[in-house]
Amino acid sequence: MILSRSAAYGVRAMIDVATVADGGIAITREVAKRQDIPQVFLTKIIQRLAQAGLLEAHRGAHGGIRLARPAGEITLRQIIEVMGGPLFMNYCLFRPGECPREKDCPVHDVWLEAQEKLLETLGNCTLAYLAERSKELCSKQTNSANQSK
Amino acid sequence: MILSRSAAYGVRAMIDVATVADGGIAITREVAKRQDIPQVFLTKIIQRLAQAGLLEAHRGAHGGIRLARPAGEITLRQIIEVMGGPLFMNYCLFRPGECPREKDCPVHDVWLEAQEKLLETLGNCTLAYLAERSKELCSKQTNSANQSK
DNA sequence: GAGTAATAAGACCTTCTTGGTCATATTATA
DNA sequence: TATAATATGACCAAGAAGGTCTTATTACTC
Repeated sequence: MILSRSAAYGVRAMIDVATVADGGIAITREVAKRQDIPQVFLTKIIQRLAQAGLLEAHRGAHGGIRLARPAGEITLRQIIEVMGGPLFMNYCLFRPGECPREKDCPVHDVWLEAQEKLLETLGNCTLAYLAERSKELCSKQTNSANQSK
Repeated sequence: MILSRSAAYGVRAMIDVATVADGGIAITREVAKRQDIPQVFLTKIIQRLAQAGLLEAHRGAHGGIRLARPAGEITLRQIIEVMGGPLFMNYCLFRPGECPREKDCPVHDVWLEAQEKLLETLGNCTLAYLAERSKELCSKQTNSANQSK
């Protein structure tokens, strides 16, 4: 699996906050419940996202978490990067210069191309888009549920 | 890192065989030496590639390994698949149906898109291309070495 | 047939990462 | 001061990754 669980959880949590709180504050416990993420584990993930400047955490009564930036300025790539990737195809791209055959390696450019496409796809996808899409999907589901009554 | 060492080693070994042996037989020990792969470990990798039908292994004196198919019919994707991937972005794509929110998940399609692009890039790259490129790079290097004399 | 050069196969081992829990501290509000 | 929330760090179990070692097996050559 390319994504770790932490990364997938992190993405889900961020989308949840963006969708439900809509700029306001969400409560970790409720995010965990909605997204089926072990609660204590989620707090770890939130800490990382907060330290990286993607979330703001507020302690105390009526505390919680909120996006630290507008949803349109947060991309999947950023979230996954914060959660420890991996966003490198191979060691030679992670630590350029360490591989002695870098210059005359016939696959090097293929790894690079694959990696860049991946980063592009993830970098073009913002939380705002995902939250919007989430709402669409949700309303669609509600509609079809109503229709089937 | 997306690629495991085994996968990267496997790719390097296959390119080596395709480039050096050119349809003939190569010797594991020499492949290991040229590619800086721990020899005993390489035999493991070769076993997997052989079981998967990408390599033929011949025992006994004058034995060795050769491509089991024309280099033009072997892709990076196949090699990496054999070596244990990973070629799935997320669990939901690895085991479709297991994620309860699959239908109304806003990121699902993004993971799918990223994965398909990756597979396409790797699936379009054949060993024949890589071997050709390897020879080009090698001759270029030799030329520049000669020029600098 | 003996010797030898090669791969096959499987047990094993060490280290690191992942996913996760637990206990305790800190902070802010009412 | 009680309480509702996050912060932090220690801890742990399981699995995978990377690699070694030993012992077959096979096939060629003399």
